[in-house]
Amino acid sequence: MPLLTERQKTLLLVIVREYIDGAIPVGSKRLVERYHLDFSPATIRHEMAALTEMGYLRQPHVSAGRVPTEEGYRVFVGAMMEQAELPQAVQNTILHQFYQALPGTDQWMHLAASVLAHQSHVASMITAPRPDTPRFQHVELISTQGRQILMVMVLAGGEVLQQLLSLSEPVEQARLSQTAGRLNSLLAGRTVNEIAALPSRQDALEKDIMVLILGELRRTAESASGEIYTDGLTNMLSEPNFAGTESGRRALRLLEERTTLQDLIARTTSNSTVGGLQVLIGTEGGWEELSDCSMVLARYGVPGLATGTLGVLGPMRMSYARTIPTVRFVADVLSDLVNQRMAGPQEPA
Amino acid sequence: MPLLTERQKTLLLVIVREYIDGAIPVGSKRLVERYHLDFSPATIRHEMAALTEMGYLRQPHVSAGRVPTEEGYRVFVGAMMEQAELPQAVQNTILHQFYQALPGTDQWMHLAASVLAHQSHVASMITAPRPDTPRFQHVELISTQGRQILMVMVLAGGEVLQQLLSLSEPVEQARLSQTAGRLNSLLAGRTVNEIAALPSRQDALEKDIMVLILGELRRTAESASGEIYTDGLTNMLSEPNFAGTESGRRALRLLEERTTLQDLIARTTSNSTVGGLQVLIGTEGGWEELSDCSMVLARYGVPGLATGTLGVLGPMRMSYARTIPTVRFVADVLSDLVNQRMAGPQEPA
DNA sequence: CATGGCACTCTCGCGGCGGGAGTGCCAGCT
DNA sequence: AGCTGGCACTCCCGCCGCGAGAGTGCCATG
Repeated sequence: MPLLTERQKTLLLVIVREYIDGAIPVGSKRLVERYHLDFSPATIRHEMAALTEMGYLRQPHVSAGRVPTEEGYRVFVGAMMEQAELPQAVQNTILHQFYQALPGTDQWMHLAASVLAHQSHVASMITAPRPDTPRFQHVELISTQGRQILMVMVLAGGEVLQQLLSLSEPVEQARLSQTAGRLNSLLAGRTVNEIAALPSRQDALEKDIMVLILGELRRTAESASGEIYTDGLTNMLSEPNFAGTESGRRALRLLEERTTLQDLIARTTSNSTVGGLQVLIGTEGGWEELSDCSMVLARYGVPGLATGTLGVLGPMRMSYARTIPTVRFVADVLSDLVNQRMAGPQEPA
Repeated sequence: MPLLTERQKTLLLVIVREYIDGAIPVGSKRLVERYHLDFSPATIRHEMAALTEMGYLRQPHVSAGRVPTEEGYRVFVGAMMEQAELPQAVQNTILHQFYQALPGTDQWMHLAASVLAHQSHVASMITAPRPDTPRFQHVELISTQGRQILMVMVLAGGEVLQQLLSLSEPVEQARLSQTAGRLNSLLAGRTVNEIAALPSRQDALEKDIMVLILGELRRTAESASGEIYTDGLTNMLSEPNFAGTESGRRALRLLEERTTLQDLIARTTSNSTVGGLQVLIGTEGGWEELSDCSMVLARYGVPGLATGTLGVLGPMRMSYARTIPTVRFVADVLSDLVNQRMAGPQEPA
């Protein structure tokens, strides 16, 4: 990657900024006018030619203004990462919203998705916090009707799973409760592997339930995330390049399709740590449909305890100056939440 | 509403049909060609003029073809309602999908939404079945960390609610389980009002939990539906009239916003019975944003036991011949499900 | 009462045309 | 050297006008 002079770099940043809020190719003359730069248009043109040569800019047609390439955006984002603090007022607004929300993971996730979407004007997504390796905490068996019973399982961290099963013959609630009680004392706090290693149970009912529990735990362990909360999908449509086009529709479709979204999050999850922000520009994420999009992702939570992923997805031309600090801030807020909720006996404010 | 001659009626139906799959104003000449009618274009024109006069058709400009008005669609839909059976092959495909799905309300709802969206090429929505008046069935209290405890409540019918609460001082799991046990035997099968009428509990913890239970039950009773499952939202974008326009975006936004969607379903819920199909055309549903849309809705389930709402939302120009029987069929399938699941000890096939 | 003919209207696609914005290059100035 | 102003050139884009096509309403006729 070629070196940039100081001037070229500032120029590049200005060009990207201008393109982001104008959505039209930026030309030399307009640029000096709007940013009263110290150089003449001719000089700018020289530098622009150089930047184009180096692959940071691109012209849609000869004799049109310049548009940033993915590389160009990357430099811009690199610069954003260092500065970009969310205004205090906005921070307060966000904190206030969280403060007066109901407790409960589900509500918090919805709220976080909503905040991200509204603050950054793009589509947002977030997964609930969960431990790296799921641990059994509690199971409950409830007879619903006939031979059908509802199993409700709680994992350490508070995730609740439910599963329905039908037995070969009716069992009364008292026996179900007993069984659940025995399993609870036997399995509490154990991981999948630990449970799998236990000797098989004598009692047929207990055995059946344990198989089911193991199955659910395995499924949970395999999928990188549980439910994915999203919001602001329609924000994608405000991007002029997306409004009527097929590419915009396909990107939206991807967001609606949870399975692919899970893949996407699983990929980025692997090589990222809590606290670090990850910006995937264009095809960097590996998805054909998102060639005109970017993602800003972060992991949050407490490593070793429970972590989740959150982020936004928007047009490559999104306002990184807005999204990056927002994602970072919301990640911090949620990390605090996980900390309070799960790490110790501290009382939330 | 003016009377239609037999000929006018068949003509109107053909015109609507033609417009639905062509999306362009339909003219007299084209019409006779494509449907080899027994009348000449001139005759058609006469009738068209009459139908326009009566308010069933409309011309975008003088000297353009005709487009159905809301009234026109209504007549068309009225005719659809009677015939319109889903082909056996499609029925089998759908049944097959349900047959090999995992049990569990959540999965079934997702599947139903997916089936509706794919079969009818529009956006679908569905609410889980629930009793008219919620009944408590079971509660479980699980200590998570410090003073925080997780309350998991199961309602008759299998709906699972969770709520977090923090106590003023730590309580050990054994006591929580005891408390839950007492409440279970006390409250099992009771409705909100019955519970509210019970004498206040002595024990402080029990009292707190009961307040929480009552609160949750009330919230459930008030909201006409729990979570709303949707699918195929992006199908809306394939409608040419919606693709790039603001109106399409607003309609999508409405679908994304669950609160308004709940309102919408609540309204239609009130005056509709299981088995009956309801088609809301244009502004009939009372939503400004949906002035170019129609909804096909149905209630399913077993009245008095548990019911839910499902339906599709698409452009007014949607294929009713496809959506109406699909909605009806899926509603029937789900009614059967509710029946099997909750009504008695019959064994599913 | 249906039909064929006819004059009329209006949309839509297409080609041509200019203005505007932008570029690259070059000669000259500091 | 490096920046700057000037200049010729290119290309997009919006506008206009035109003609074809499709459709209509009306009327006279079978």
